[in-house]
Amino acid sequence: MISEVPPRRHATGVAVTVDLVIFTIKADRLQVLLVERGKEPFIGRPALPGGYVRDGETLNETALRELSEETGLDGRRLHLEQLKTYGDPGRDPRGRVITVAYLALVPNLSTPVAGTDARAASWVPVESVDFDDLAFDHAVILREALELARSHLEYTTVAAAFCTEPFSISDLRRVYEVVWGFSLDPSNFRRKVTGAENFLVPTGERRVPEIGRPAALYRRGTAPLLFPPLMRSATIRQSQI
Amino acid sequence: MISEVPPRRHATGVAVTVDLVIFTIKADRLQVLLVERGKEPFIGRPALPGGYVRDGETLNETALRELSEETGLDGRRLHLEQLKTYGDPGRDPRGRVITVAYLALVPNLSTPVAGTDARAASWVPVESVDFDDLAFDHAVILREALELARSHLEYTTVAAAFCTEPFSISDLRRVYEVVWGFSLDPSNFRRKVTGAENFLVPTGERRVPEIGRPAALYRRGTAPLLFPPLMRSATIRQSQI
DNA sequence: AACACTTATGGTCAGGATGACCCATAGTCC
DNA sequence: GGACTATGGGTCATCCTGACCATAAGTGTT
Repeated sequence: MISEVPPRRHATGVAVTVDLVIFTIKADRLQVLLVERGKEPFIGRPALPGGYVRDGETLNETALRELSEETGLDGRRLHLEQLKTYGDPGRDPRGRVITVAYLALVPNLSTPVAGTDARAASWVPVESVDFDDLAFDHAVILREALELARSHLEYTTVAAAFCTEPFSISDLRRVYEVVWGFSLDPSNFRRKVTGAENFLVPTGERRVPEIGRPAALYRRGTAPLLFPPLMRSATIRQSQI
Repeated sequence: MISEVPPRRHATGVAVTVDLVIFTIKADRLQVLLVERGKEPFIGRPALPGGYVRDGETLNETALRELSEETGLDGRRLHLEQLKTYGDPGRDPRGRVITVAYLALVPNLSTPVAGTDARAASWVPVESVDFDDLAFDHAVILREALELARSHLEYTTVAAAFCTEPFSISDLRRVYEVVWGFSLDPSNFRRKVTGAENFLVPTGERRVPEIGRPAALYRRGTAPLLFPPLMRSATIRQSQI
């Protein structure tokens, strides 16, 4: 519903951008894709990748386009989800810029950052990110994205979005351990995820590792939700907030 | 991060609005505040209340201002939360209008709709809403707001936002029953919510009803999250999606 | 006063889910 | 073969849940 407020009271010259928090897991660590800003403001500072919404483009299309430009991934094998919109006046010194933040979870890419974009982009372990150095309000966005990702692992099957198919149950468990930051009992974890309907589809294949017993391999099932959920315990929740 | 895309490729003349999905519980039914549009497009059709973001205003401030204009409520005793942003081109025939949707849960107001706004606003039971008649893409927004509200009851303590303090456990249970659309076992519900830490604070008072045993009264506690969650069963979840 | 009626509150009990274990299995490496 | 390592399967006590039953504390009726 559009109100009858006089036009001059509206925010004028509003620009709308989409920023992306792209998480992946590399070297058993949760990493986020950061770019180095090539111009003012915040020149030289790390920032989340993003860009303006173009004419005729949905917000999702903008996000997918940016993601493709930065990582070379198409939208088929990844999880992309709107996080939140940030629009405080003053969050961008150039004027009123409202940004729709998206959260993307992508599997470990063989190509480091196969972007067509010329800007310097790199994966940074989340624990190594200097939040105070991030441009704009991206520290806030990244923190909220991290908490959303952590809680989504509890209730949904998105953890599998981090894995390249086919994957073993241990691969999946490592996703949880890396994102949550503590270890899970392998046996109980197996019981849980194999018991959930349509979470995992066994392929029948096995993967022989360098050491240890070969692991059965799975693909992602069709279930978007994990029920019952796989929850962090109450005490651990406390410590993470 | 702002890209180096030439300015003319940006969406031009973008307007940003905030739309509100305001839920309350009246007459044991979940109701949503709808306004009747006073001008084109969609003149005369029901729509969610909302308005343009003004200069110097945060998105939250816009939402609180609109909420106050429509209901007369101040922001202190209500739950206000960003839902999602909708920005498909063509969702508004006048041009590119991106709207940030908010979800508000308010207690039953004594004044019907004490808004300062002149537009016709009224509470409509959600089950009576003709979704196909709603202006813009408000049917989509309302549906997603409803699902968010339902799931938030599971994991958080927001249900108490529907109650005027002090309230009884049955008042709170009725919130769950009305929002979820099925009845809960009174005894099990009591065990659950009284067992949760800092959800309910007993006042020591009792309320003598017209019929039945007097009920102990409570106020909202400080806990934002409900742990362990109070979940809809798997079968009921299915039927609601 | 006794009783019916309604809602609030409290308790039981079986089944399911969970966390903490243990142990066998199936590979590699020495 | 034996050490090592990770997978996979199992047990068991405990907690949580859902389905019930029972009692409490009011009002209104007989």
